[in-house]
Amino acid sequence: MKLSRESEYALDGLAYLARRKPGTVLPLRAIARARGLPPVFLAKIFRRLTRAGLLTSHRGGRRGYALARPPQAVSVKEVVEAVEGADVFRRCVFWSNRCSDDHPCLLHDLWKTVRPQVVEMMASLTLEDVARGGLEEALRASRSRHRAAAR
Amino acid sequence: MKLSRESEYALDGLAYLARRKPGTVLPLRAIARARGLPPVFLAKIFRRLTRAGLLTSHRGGRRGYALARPPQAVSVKEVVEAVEGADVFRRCVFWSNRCSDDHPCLLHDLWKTVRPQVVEMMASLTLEDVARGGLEEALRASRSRHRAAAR
DNA sequence: ACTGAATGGACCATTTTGGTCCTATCATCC
DNA sequence: GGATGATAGGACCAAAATGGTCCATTCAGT
Repeated sequence: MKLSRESEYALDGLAYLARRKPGTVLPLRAIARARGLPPVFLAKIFRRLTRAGLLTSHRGGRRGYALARPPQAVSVKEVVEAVEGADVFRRCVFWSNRCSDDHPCLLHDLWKTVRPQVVEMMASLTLEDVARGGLEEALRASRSRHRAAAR
Repeated sequence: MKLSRESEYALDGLAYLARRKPGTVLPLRAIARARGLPPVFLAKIFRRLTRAGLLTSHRGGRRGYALARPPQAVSVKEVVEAVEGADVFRRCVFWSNRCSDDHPCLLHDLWKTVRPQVVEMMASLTLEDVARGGLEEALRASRSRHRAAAR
């Protein structure tokens, strides 16, 4: 499940929107310029995010993209799945595309052990966490919640 | 830290040797043929393993490669490091080569959380486990050892 | 109608990867 | 001591994955 640069750009662009006032509509060029990302490429990615329901697009007059939901309500997992495809997590970390649950590699069982944790972490991290770089803190919080639930 | 096909071939070839009688010397061609691996490519990989001290090579009369140590004494971690370079684990799972501890990506903290577990698992898995496909069992054992140590 | 941006897909370029070739070097056996 | 069949090593090549552009179309508002 190695991620492509697309999901990084996606997170980057989305996080930029997340730092703006809620409901802000920004044309893609503005976002691309602000974050130093290749505009046409980012456009391609944003289309996918729109189709996935994470962004709303606006044409005509006040045009551009806006977050479809508040940043705290969007998980990193969703973003990654939207960009990389729903089966990202079934693909192995170690030998990505040629290894899946069906055609396991020599170390696949290892990945199957780690995977649930990765998925859970990504599910608990939100766009807001990414936007203000508070990943570590958020992960700590998520871990202690998890421990509490286990009791 | 996505692994290349080289480490898979490495594990595959080594595991094949591990299933033979201890100390067996086999010419590379034989191993490649038996496992259906591209001989010249495997040769390249085996050279690296030899330099890393995991294999012994024999020229002249009784030629070929043999395991330098008993299978139970070779960890998967060692093999992977020998093939991919010592810094494999510092490279991020998510955006491999462009992301390291020094140039962290947006999700790097997530990787830093998971990494120790992956490393520890690879360190606890041996060539013997891989040879007889007993990864799951070995991982279970390792986990309970770990829990015991934590108490 | 005109504008400026979103949409969509075909297409191209670069990098990474997997893999071969060729030459030299070796230790043994005849 | 030369023929043999393997390892050693690096230069090199090919294919695929990835990153990225182009272009033609659609759209909503001025």
